[in-house]
Amino acid sequence: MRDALIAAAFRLFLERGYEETTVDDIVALAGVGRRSFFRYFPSKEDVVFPDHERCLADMTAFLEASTDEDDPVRRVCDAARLVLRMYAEKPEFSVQRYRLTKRVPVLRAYELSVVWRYQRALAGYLREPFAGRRDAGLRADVIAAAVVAAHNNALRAWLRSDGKGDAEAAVDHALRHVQAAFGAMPAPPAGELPEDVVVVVARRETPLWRVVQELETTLGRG
Amino acid sequence: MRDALIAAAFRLFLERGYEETTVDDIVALAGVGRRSFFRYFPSKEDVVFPDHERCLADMTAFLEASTDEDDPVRRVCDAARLVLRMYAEKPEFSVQRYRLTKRVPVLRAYELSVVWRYQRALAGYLREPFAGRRDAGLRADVIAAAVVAAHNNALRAWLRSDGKGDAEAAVDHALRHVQAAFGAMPAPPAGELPEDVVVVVARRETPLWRVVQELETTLGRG
DNA sequence: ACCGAACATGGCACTCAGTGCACACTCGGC
DNA sequence: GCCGAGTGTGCACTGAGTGCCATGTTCGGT
Repeated sequence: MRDALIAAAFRLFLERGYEETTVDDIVALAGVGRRSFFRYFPSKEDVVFPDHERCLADMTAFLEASTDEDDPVRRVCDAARLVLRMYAEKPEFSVQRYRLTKRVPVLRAYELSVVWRYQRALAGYLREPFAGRRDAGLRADVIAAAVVAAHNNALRAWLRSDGKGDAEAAVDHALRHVQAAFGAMPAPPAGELPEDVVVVVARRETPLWRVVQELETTLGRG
Repeated sequence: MRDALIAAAFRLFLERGYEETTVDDIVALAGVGRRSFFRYFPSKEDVVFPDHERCLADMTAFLEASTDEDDPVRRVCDAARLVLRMYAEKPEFSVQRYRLTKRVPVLRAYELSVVWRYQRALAGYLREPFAGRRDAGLRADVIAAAVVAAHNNALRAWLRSDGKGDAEAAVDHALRHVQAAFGAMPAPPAGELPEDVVVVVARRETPLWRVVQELETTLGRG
């Protein structure tokens, strides 16, 4: 019944547009009562995103089941990959939905609220391992936002290409940026150096790896 | 008239709740016709965010008026400060609205769509100076998301404290994180140093990969 | 086979947001 | 006085979403 409603809704949405399709049209095509529609979907928008609720539950379960020894940023990136997998499971459906949400403001707004819930879940998870560090909440929020933005950037590129490319690879590439920026950035041992600024001087011919090595030891990360 | 409607709406929203207030109630209290409400506000939600449209226009104008020599990340951070200033101009109003949006899902969704437009404006601006670099769109999206997240983190903290603290300082502090992660490093003064030496100056919080990246471009290997 | 409880479905009437349309008022310019 | 533009208002309508109650329908218990 749920699936019948989704199928009928998408046929009409793609055929004549979202705004131009009424709930009565959908239930007429599906051959069910109007009241039953709202029993399965709390609103007309929900029928467009039928599996996000489950995916969100999966993500929170995944985050809660994490072992403490993991790098939390990596963990959060893996959680984002979980969402991508849901999209990649049904490429044609995801592409159709993307075309729909791209041109219907109401659906974009709904998608934003869904994305926001993912982002909140990630930030809430990050807050815990960061607790005690300075600006824990801020770091958690920024990293969660960066992860979501990178994920969405890759996802949208994949959707724009009609689901032809390799979505997993694209998201991996995008998330590597975030991990490089935030992944392993322990605070420098306070007190060892008086300033919060480090100066590196090198000859131009110096191999890059030598410079990096010198930086790492200077910063106490070697 | 616009202001009268806003005042009447907020009185009722705070008194008996957003969902429990109908548009008819608002226009009755304001003493105007129901049709006039929708002439000034396209929807019931819009009356809660009366000045965001203007602020968004201000931001895009600010970004378009930027000189090319500036650090784009800094420019984007300044654009975010513009939004904060709008909130800080009317602290009591902002705090009331915050309390409202915090507990009304419809308003949260609307706020998200507004924030998303800010973020798109920032990302769209960043795409230009990044053009040509590798992953320009990705970097633009991630940085815009990080700036917005940092801004909102500080803004919300200020709103939670009933507008008592120093909002500008909080946002400055939050944005410094983002600038440290993504901002450009100060270029070494050319000409003052011998040709075969390169000098890099960085804050200690700067991620190592940013230092390396800057080195690579300076050394002409990027 | 029978009964009743729980549940899924459908129909109906209602509220309320939002829109299109037509009409009235009010000005400044002629 | 007239007129066109802009602005406010009343009215009727669509469509989403809800509460209530009347139907099946499918169970387990006897």
